[in-house]
Amino acid sequence: MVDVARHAGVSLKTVSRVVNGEPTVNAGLAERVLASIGVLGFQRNQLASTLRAGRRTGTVGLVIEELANPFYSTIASVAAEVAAQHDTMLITASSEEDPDLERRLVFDLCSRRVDGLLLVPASGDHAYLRPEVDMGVHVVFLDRPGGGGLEADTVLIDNRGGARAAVDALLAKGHRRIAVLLDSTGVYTMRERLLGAREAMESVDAPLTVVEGVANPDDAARAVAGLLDGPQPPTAFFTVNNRLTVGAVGELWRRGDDAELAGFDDFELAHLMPRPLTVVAYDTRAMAGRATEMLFERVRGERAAARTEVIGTRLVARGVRR
Amino acid sequence: MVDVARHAGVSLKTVSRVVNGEPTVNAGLAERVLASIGVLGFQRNQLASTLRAGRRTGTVGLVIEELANPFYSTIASVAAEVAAQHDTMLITASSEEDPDLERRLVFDLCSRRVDGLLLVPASGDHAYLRPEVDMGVHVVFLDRPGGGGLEADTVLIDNRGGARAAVDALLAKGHRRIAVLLDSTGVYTMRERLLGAREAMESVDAPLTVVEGVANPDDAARAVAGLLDGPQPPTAFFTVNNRLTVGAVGELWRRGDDAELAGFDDFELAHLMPRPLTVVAYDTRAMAGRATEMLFERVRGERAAARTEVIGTRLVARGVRR
DNA sequence: TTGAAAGCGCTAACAG
DNA sequence: CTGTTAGCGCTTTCAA
Repeated sequence: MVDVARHAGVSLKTVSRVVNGEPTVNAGLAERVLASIGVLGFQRNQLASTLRAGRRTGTVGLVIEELANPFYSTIASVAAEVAAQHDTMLITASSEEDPDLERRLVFDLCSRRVDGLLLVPASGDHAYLRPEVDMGVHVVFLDRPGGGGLEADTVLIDNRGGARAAVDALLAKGHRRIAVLLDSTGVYTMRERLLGAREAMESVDAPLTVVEGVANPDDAARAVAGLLDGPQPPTAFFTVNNRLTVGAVGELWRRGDDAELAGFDDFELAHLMPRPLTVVAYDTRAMAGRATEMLFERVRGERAAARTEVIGTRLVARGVRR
Repeated sequence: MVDVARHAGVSLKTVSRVVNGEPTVNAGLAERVLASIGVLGFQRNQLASTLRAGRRTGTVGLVIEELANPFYSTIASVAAEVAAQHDTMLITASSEEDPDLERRLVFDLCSRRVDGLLLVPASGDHAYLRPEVDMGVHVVFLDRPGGGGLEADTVLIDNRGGARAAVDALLAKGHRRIAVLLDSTGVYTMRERLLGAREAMESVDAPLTVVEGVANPDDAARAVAGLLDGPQPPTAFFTVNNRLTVGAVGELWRRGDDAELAGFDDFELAHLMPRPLTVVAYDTRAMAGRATEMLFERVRGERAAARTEVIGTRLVARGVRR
């Protein structure tokens, strides 16, 4: 800016005014400044401007499990889109489900002075965020509630209700031997979905076969195979996420078994799966959109008590029928 | 830092040394400083530190078409992962295929003083980047070459070779009435793929039916239907990206038509598609990984002439067989 | 409307 | 090993 000022024969401050589009600048001077900027190839350093002004950096951080996962990339996409509407850019970071890494990423983002943080919690305790929040960083939790007594806006999926509805639908079709496949109950969403399935079964007083530790599609295929080859095979399956659903579809299709299948999460090519299934669908974009909007409301100064919003689910028939 | 210094009874510079882990600090003093930092909840402002030191900001920008697309989210995921290995964070921005928006995003990222830029070009002319490059911002092009005479490292897919191989495979099976479905030839990758298909057909001196303007799966389904219902229906189709492939699969399956199908791009559930197909697969992660590594080589000072690397493709049989 | 001076939070250079 | 001073690039006083 000093160079531009010298080149244009004005003061530093005038250059600053022009660059920031302040109206109180003589048109002639402004033109000279603009010309000098063009000649010298000056570009304003936005980092420096936020320093002195103590104002927003125009960045928000998003901490998710893993960007390659379509669920999270949808969230990131919406967050970036909404952020762009507020003239801010999105820094994404993957926590890989590691609470310690999450913490480090959050600190790093804060040291870069993000205006806000969108967090899909990997850890159960967010007390460590207290100082940052007190320093003015706004936080919104997404998909899972934050823990550790930190009050913050939160947007969740109706995991329990969705799972209950799915299993209710299986029950309504007369199934009584139902098996649920899940990874671990260590994750909030999975715990809720299992609870929902349990609630449905309890309402008809039927037992639920629960297979834990099913971590990926192959595991799911093996679990389905094991159950079908065992005594009293289930007549219906409920898978708690789309990766397990895909594994179950593959195995059921391979065997030509017509057990009923319902799964949490819709997925892109569900309609082309080689057998019928039912999925619990929800609007990921709406969830991410609301969360990001809430974040910017806070950034703009909203002071209301922490709010929690829940996004509903619906059952959808998928797979090809012949 | 001033507050911490006062609280610990040391100078500002000593606090700076402790915070930056410089070894030349008395252990006792360092401890006192650390204690004060804990008490006051001090957190270093990384933005301010890069200002004075004039050094790297530890951020790189990624400009892609649209983060929600699995292809791009894979790229973003790898870029973020590699960046993390270099202690830097990734800012992602979507250009929505708009050259003007791309330009604005690039300028914005530069004004945030990113150390480097990973670009999937939306525009054909990147001469506007010249001043930024001269100012020290490193640029690597990804998936598509940059235009406008800007020499920069580039990583591409072997689009032409992959398409030629796919169509060659159709020809080898005896097909001579082959139709190719594509969106527009305005995009480099699509142009190359069409060229590859043409090359294959020319080698046997057979004509190629080309349907342009097929923008989405539904378009692809309609195009397939139209061709099959027309005179001299094709016995094989080549779709130039996975969205069109999916549309074609759906329509062929719906009709029970056993025309041969080959498509560019593998996709996640291709193995569960309800009919056989062949896809041109390639390693997106490798492409993004190499591009990001090249970027950091530049950031670290590599000065060699601009390099172009091409990632190979392979044909893979997909879909369920019965 | 314009400009001079101070200062944002930090680090480099140089003393001590 | 520790501290002082200047200054990164910009914006905010406040005076002209």
